Amino acid sequence: MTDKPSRTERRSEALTKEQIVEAAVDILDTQGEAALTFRTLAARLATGSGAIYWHVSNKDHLLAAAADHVMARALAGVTGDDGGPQGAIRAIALAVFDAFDAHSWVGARLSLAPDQSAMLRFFEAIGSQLQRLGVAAAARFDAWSALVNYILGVAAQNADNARRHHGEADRETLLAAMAARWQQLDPEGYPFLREVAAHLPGHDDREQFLAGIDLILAGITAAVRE
Amino acid sequence: MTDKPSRTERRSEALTKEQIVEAAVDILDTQGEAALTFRTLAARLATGSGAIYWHVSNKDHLLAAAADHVMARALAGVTGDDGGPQGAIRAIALAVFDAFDAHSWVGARLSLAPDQSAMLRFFEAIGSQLQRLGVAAAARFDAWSALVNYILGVAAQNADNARRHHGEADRETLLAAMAARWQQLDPEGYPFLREVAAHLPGHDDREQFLAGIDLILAGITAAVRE
DNA sequence: ACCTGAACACCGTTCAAGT
DNA sequence: ACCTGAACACCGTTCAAGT
Repeated sequence: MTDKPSRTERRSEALTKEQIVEAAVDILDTQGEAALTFRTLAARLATGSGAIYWHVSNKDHLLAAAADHVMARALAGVTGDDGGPQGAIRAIALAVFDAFDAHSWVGARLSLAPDQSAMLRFFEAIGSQLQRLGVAAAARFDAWSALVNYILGVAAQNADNARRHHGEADRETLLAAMAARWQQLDPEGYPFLREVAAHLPGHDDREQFLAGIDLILAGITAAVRE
Repeated sequence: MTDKPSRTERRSEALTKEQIVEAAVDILDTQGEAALTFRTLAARLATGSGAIYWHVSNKDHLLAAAADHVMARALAGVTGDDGGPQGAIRAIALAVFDAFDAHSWVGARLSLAPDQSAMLRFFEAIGSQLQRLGVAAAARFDAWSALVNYILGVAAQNADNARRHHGEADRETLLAAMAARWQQLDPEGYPFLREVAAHLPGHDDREQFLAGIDLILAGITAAVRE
């Protein structure tokens, strides 16, 4: 503990799973999913590629642990509930959205049915706000499922989209090009898309994500009032 | 066209992109995503692995084309609209859910911003029902986005979940195990999950997906009535 | 207990050469 | 125009051997 790493480049402390996961998150964030290999990770940690297998059973588990790590950090940053249960749900939803957006590889790696502790805390956080909101016990399971699935599914979708088009001109240029294509569709077959195309440029994905949350909340509270 | 493939095992007709895509879909469905390689695909098509690159630029495009193929087939199977606009939206949503469930690799491969024709038809189908429903033009973009994103995101999530636990005992056993774990959580930290755990076994993912659709629709129509 | 790194059994993709 | 299949530059994972 007190000896400095003097003799060679060999670590004096044993490798830990946390060190491995943090290094993996950093590579994923800065260089993308394709750049994370056991060889680059081992080089970064100054060890052999096989050493990583002592702490992590395989690449899938490594990615799951990395995703849980990011999710935990995101939830830790959610501020106190000033806006009542609905405000709290919005704050949690946005924290997940922003975390998936900043770490575009996370969405594809979080399992819905995990023992990962961050996911359990997320599940509980949404559910407890529904209790505060006064949702009847019989309706709570479906309301909770809709919110949790919407948040994870749509945030993942959004991040995946950003990842796919990364480095392909900027967002506004892509939206403008998409709008132009939609406006050239057959007027018989695609009246709606031709109309909605005009709203594509300049829209805010984050606000639209939140608008969906609000629609679900409106559906939930409409039932509460009856 | 009329000559039978007589002389050798060499194809007499040229390979087409559609043949390649259909073979890929079949391998993905029956053997899983890991089994689809250019080598197995070439062997199945009695050609060399490089020949596929003449018709398809790379593996990502092949998977995108395969996903679009499945999506097109799913939408073609949606029955006429007897239940009004809300019934039509439910029917489309279920068709997507069932297609993703039956082809668990599809969800991860469908891009939200595609030129893929099936996706455009899906987008239009949802939007046109919102027009029929009388949603005001100003609210239509967000309502459409919430539905489309919920459907794609949650269906993909559900399929991914099934894929991940494929072959790991049956669904009910897994749900029972998950419920047992949730019931053993700390009562201080996880009151909601301890309560909701009881609903896990025996619940129907497809019905719960639909309940979420209904909550969004309730939110949309609540706004329409104002 | 923990680490090393060569070896194994694969991949996607390219490309000179064929028809 | 379309196909062949060897070759290239990688992977994840294993495991005998080390400390």
